[in-house]
Amino acid sequence: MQTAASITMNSRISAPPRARNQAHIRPVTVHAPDCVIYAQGERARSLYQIEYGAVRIYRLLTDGRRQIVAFHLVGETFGFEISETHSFYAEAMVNSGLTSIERPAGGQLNDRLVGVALKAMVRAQEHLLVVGRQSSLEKIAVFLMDLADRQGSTDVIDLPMSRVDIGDYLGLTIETVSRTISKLRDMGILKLHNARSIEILKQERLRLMSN
Amino acid sequence: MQTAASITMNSRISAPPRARNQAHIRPVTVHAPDCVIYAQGERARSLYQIEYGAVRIYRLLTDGRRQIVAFHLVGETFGFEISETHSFYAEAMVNSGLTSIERPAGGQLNDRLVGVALKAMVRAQEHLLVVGRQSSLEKIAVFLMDLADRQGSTDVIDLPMSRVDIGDYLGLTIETVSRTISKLRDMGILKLHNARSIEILKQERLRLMSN
DNA sequence: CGTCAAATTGACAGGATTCAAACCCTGTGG
DNA sequence: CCACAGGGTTTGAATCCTGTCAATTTGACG
Repeated sequence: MQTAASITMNSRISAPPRARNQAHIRPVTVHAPDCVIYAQGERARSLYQIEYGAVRIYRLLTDGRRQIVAFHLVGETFGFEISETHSFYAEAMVNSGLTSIERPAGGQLNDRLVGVALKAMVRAQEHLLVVGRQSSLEKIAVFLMDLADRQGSTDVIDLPMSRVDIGDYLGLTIETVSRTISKLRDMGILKLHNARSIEILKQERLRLMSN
Repeated sequence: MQTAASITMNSRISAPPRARNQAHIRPVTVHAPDCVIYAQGERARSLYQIEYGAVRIYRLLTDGRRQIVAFHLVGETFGFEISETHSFYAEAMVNSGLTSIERPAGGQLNDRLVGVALKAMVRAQEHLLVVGRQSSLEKIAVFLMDLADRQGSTDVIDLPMSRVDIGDYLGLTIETVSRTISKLRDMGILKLHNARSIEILKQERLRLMSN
């Protein structure tokens, strides 16, 4: 979260277009870390595809707490809303380049939109299962396995989010997040290069913990 | 959950049609308690509207746990799926009468469907926030306030679900559910007529706890 | 009245949060 | 090049809460 001033400064800076595997070229907007991409209540204009970087989707509660409902990584699309307005905030977590896909006018849902919506719903459901019960160990294990899968199964995971973000995503405090990761390290399952780069040494054992 | 034998026995017994406020008459199917309405993986044929009774929507996890993702009450519509098949189970919790609304052929979504989907998504999001953090007191408070609102703000709530159901919905054990309700009673906020009928004595204090 | 399932209550242990302190990393300025 | 400051992270100790196991109570029904 950021002040209006810095939002204006960081938000929607146009950048040189970048070629994609699609034939045509699309404009890329650059977002600095913690920069708001869209806010709760804003009109939902389009979908966003992440060219590089990472994004968090969250809601603010009346008491000031924050529930992160999703992280989105390179290549993923987010911003789908059935209603006309966004019910979440979207913020860049690191420097991120986004291309936007215009939302078709009217209530029409094309295949692309339905696909994105479906994926988002399935993710949300999985997330509910993780957050609902499970110990901190299971939560962190699921979280890391999911991230590894989505980053392309290299054993080194690069975390674009802070411990606070992870806590707000899994329903844990930052201390518990940190302690749990340390425990996995002590068990010989993880190796920490630094706080934002984790190597999975025993993928099988981690998978067992995440069920 | 129930055995196949009893499912067959209880399921989809046709009953005399019942007039609704709509001009035309629709057939009502009656479902006994714990009777499966549809199962995970089944083809999604139609939506269901509850004429009387109450329904739970849940998923089964590999380790045997059950996550209830929604309760539906009289007058509500459920069964929406973006995909072709159901990703959840639906079961009646008490004797329930349902009318079904045929799903339009093809991928077309009419206003009715979009409305139901929207409501379901918003509910799921709220649910995530509740399950994510919050103490057992907050969870139970939110749960009861929500139920009171949906039953039409009478101060007496009628619970169609068991303590096990509530636990599986909020991510708590039945003991904690029971203890928490007892604590609210001891605080003078609730009065228990019996396990399935709760009176809210101090609505404001309950609302404060649920934020 | 007896039986059975559901719900309540109690005791206890384990795990998560809270509050606090120490540590690490990175960028800045001398 | 090094010292230093600041934020983010890790670790420690105490407390509180929830889950577990067990016993008891309640309510529905034959």
